[in-house]
Amino acid sequence: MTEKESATDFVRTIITEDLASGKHKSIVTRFPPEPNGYLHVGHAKAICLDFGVAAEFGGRCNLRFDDTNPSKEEQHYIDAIKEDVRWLGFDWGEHLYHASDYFEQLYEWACHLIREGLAYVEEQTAEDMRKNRGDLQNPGVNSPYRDRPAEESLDLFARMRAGEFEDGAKILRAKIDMASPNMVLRDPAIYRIQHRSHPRTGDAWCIYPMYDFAHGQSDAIEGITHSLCTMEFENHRPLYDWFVEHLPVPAVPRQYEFARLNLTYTMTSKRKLKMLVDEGRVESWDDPRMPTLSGMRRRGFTPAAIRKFCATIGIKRTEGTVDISLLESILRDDLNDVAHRRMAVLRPLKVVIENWPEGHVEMVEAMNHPGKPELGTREIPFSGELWIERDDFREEAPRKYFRLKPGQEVRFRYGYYLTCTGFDKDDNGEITEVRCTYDPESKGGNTEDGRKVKGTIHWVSAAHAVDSEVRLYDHLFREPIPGANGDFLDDLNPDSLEVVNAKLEPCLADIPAGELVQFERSGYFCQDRDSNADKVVFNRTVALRDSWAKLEKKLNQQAAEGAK
RNA sequence: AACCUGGUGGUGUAAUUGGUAACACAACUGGUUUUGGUCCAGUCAUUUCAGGUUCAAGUCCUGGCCGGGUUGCCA
Repeated sequence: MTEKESATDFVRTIITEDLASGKHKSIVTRFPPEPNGYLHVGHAKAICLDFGVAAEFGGRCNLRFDDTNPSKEEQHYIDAIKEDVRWLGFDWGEHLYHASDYFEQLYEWACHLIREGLAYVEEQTAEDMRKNRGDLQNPGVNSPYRDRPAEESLDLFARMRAGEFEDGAKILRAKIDMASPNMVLRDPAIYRIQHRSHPRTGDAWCIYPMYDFAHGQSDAIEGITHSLCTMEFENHRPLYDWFVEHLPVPAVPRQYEFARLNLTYTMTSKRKLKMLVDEGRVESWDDPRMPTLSGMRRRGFTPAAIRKFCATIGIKRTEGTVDISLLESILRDDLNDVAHRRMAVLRPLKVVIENWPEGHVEMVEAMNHPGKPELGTREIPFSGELWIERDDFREEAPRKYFRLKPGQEVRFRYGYYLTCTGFDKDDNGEITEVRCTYDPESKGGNTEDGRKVKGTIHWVSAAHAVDSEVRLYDHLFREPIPGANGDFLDDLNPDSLEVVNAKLEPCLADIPAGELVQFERSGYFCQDRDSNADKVVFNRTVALRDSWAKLEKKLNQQAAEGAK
């Protein structure tokens, strides 16, 4: 972690004050994922906050799995979450915990509440409970079981634990206030029966505590000072405090809420991301189009870029939507610094040099990073038959088109100046080959007469090219706010993945795993794990800015308007 | 309609706690360039509205307007 973070958001302000007033000598936070899915960018915001403030203030951050619902949680999610947090750059040291570590204590505390007359075993059906809860305008109605003797509830609760009852037959409720304007306080359920084995406790339990009954108490057990969560738990804070107040817990943690992250063209709902995976809309949780940390990792994001992004968007209590271009910009910025430059032709078109000596191959020297000569150079073969991008040749070119067109001279980067002399088409009118002549005096990409050649394009020698499958990704959704006008699935971008057969310069054949490169004039890429002995596969992490595309669009618009 | 909460450019954050509204992204202009990349320069808000306090208000007070959350045996 090299980014310095001198933010002064409300969380850091509170912590500073608590430290200054002596309320706390040191701070302890926690990141509490439920292992029912994979972590995504939204979680990255929370992770950077939880671990970030702990580090900044010399405190500690625990990783605690909120595993209170065995019907949704699985061990492989636990493993993936740990890997993702580590990859993002954070370390919980010895402090790995699970809410399930506290099941026995939680059970004891539930009994305590019953004994104190603050909880009771409910026997109404879920439906009746819902009916009697009232609504936002009307108070609820007390349960007929609300005032049963503590002894009776205690006995029933013990038999719930012993497995005497079916799922849903009975439930333990806190006795608070059925008329509270805060629905969360209308005698909330705190223990339910679930005959299901748990990833960690196996079949030891058939009753499980609800989130509300587990979270604050877990915080207290671990000595958490600042329990940071998202705004949807704001209404739960009074309940969080109620348990802490009425139970003999060892500490008094406080909950603070911040707004979750919304990103344009992105879905940050674990439930909906799971749906995409389950329905096969994407390949997997780590599909490079997914906003999951594993997907972003596979896509080629650097942890540093994600951390920088999280620091930039800050922490607030107001809901907002961050423009995805901010993330992309920070990513490019990070990659621009470190990525070595390479040449790769994504949509190949053959160029034949008519005056090139038959069979001749020449090595040319190319810089690994134009801005950083210290990163060295490499040699690339240049020959009489080359691949260039189809988009770098136009039979009829618009104004300001600096690339190859009949009669125009163009620089082949690090190679020679070539002038287009002609081209061939097939029966469908598609260009099949471009013919050029080269200037032998222009080796390396310049001439002694210093004449101006505006256009520079990249290329790969046909005889030496490495074939590769390259996956070009676009936003997973085509709408800025997926689902804003109905079903979010309708907003999926049908063109979020384009696969092309590309031609790569030779050294890309055995690029070290995990290395990130820039394909010049195109974007940043990394090798995908699908690569094998006979196939090299690359993922496009993010495209370069393309001001020509913008210009051309504008020119086209002007032309269209002029035609009217 | 009840309760809780919030409101600074197109977007996300700042503003020495009452003292020149700053930074980044996006957009638009230019310049440099062997990547139409990078880099550099410039343009783009009288802080939701109306009052009030004050020499001075984004910041304090009153009222309005608008937004988000809440009626799982999910977290």
